[in-house]
Amino acid sequence: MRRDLITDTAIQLVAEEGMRGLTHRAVDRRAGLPEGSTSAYFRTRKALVEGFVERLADQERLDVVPDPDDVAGSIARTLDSWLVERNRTLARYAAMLEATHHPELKSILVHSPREQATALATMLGHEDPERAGAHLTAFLEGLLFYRLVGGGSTVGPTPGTEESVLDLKNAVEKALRP
Amino acid sequence: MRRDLITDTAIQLVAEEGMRGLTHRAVDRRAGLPEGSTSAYFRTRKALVEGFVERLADQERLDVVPDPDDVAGSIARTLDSWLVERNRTLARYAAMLEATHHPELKSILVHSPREQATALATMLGHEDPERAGAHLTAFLEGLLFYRLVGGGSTVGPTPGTEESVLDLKNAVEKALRP
DNA sequence: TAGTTTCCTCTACATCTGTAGAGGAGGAAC
DNA sequence: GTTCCTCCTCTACAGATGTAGAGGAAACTA
Repeated sequence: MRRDLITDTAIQLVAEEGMRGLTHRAVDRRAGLPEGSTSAYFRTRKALVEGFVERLADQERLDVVPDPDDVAGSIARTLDSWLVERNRTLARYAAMLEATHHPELKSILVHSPREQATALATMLGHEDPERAGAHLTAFLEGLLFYRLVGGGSTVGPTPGTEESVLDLKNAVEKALRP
Repeated sequence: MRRDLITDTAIQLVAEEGMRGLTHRAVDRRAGLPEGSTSAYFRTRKALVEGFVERLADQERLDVVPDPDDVAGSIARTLDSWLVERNRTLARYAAMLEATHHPELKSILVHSPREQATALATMLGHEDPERAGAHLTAFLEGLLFYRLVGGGSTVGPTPGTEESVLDLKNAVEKALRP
């Protein structure tokens, strides 16, 4: 479908060149579409941005359900897969930053597994599951950010390798401890 | 000094409108300078970006030296102060994302208190201080990101309040535990 | 078959952006 | 006072960008 091709291309563009690289014509060229196509599907730039953010959210709805026998391991694997899907994750960060000044985007992005984290914290026997869940989420998001764009991006193990998963698992285990 | 006025204005602009809002003329207008001023000081856009990132790094060199008697508390206060200085921190995130596709920026941004974190982890009796330091950094960066642009930005306590510092302290304590 | 609708391509245009350079105001050097 | 230099303002211009609409091909309906 044309529309999806456009939003997917937009995601790539944003990941590789930042929000500044996202223009109607750039998408056309990148996707090999005739000039004007993107502009026809998304008349304004705002629409284009919302389109790509929605696409991003859709693709992520295939949620994370941790295996109860290996919670840390399954979370680690999920995180690692997000590191491997570098572009999608980078685009998501760009979108989150953008949502800072365009609150409409927030409602699209929420995906936040808040209850999931709280439930997990309860299961693990934390005293204040609400807060522990928030801290857990913060830690996981932070781990991802650190490894992808922060200090860890230059030093850490290569995403997709067993070593990377193990390093993540080690960190996640620490975070899960009540 | 003109130059600093320009870079400071650039930081504000980036925080409030994203990298896309950073143009020579926008800075001129925002700073109340005659049109062409920014372009005279920073001939190319690349120079302008590097200029504002350098300014950002300079301002942050006033580093964090945690009080040994209250490590968690002093870290929490520092984090909270970064939440309060919302614009500077947002601009830093924008710069980090930008550094993803403009590696020159990375060398300016490094600020990474890597050895500091490792030293701290050693002091606290972690087995593998190198790794523990990295995880600690990840967690702190994550906490900040989560509270500023992530899920916690809509739910968490208001930055600058005692409640906010306490919440952060609670989280930091958990992270410091060997 | 003819009519209608949908989807797409092309073209247009006002505005913004990056970048460059001409030239003036004012102080410093002589 | 004249010359020189630095700092700044103004203007110019090619190219990019956001947005709109005209019109055609293809698909569907009757």
